[in-house]
Amino acid sequence: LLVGFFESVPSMIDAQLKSEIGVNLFEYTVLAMLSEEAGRTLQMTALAAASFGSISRLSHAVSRFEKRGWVTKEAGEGSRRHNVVTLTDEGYEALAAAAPTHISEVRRLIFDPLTADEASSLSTILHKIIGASDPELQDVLADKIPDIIKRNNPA
Amino acid sequence: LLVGFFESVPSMIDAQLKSEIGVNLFEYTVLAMLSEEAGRTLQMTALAAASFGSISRLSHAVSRFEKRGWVTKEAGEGSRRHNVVTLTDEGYEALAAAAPTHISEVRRLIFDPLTADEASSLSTILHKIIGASDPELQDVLADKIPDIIKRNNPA
DNA sequence: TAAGATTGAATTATCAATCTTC
DNA sequence: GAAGATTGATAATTCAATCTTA
Repeated sequence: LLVGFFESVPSMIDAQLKSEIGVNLFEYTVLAMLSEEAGRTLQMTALAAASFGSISRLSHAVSRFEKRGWVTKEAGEGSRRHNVVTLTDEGYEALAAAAPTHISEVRRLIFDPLTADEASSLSTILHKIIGASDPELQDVLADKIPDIIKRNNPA
Repeated sequence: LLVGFFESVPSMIDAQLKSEIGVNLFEYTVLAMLSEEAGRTLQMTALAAASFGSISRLSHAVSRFEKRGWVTKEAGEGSRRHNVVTLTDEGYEALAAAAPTHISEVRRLIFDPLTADEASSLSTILHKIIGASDPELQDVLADKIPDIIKRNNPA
């Protein structure tokens, strides 16, 4: 049952995003996290953490996005080893075009079958699980999490 | 947050299984579903549904397992187009060796951070979500689901 | 023709090694 | 040396095309 939630539901979300703008859920999340930052810019490590992926995975994904013209990559201010990624206007538009369908798909697959109480309970539960599995991440994302819950949760 | 649950938690489970017996969660599930059948045998389509994966994904995975000697594949009784997969003793032993660590890892990552009420609520919620996303699957798995819940849920 | 299943090519992910900068 | 990040090789997944049998 857990397996179903880990394998089946994400693959349906992946398929929807792929047909919409040709990205999977991880790549969509990368774009979404960038779009919420001031200047649409984030350091590689911070972006990897925000997207719940490894740095290597992110690095490959960013390379692909660069080829599409959806992001740019530069040396960060002050220190040349902290590379920062910036979402371009094209990248933002691609994200904006896909977002409504994606959000309604997530709602349909995950939240529609639940009562309001269950939806709110699910948010609490996932919050606890993620927080426990990576306490540092929880601190880093402390500001973002309420927004993410609100965005994904109709309750 | 949902993203974290879809990307981060499964990847930790994958990593644990990979270091233990060199399989990912999908492959582990395939072995586990076979092990629960009478005769340790299941048809390809049924096995794919039980493991929440595509038939193509399963077919590739089964080929890899055949090379390791963990499963065998034969034409089904009566109809030559319904191939059936059988778990070998070696495959069963590999699964049995990895199961305790895997189960405790799942418990640690997912259920330990929760109260008993939350754990039981999570089972109910996931059941609803999976059932809604694939009603046919729900019927097929109706017998298995209570066992799966019991096995993964300390509550 | 359609259901059940396989295959090969292209894409993506993972792992280990490397590179650069502090 | 260690943090931040990239690269290339290996492995797995997806997608589309194909094959076989009812």
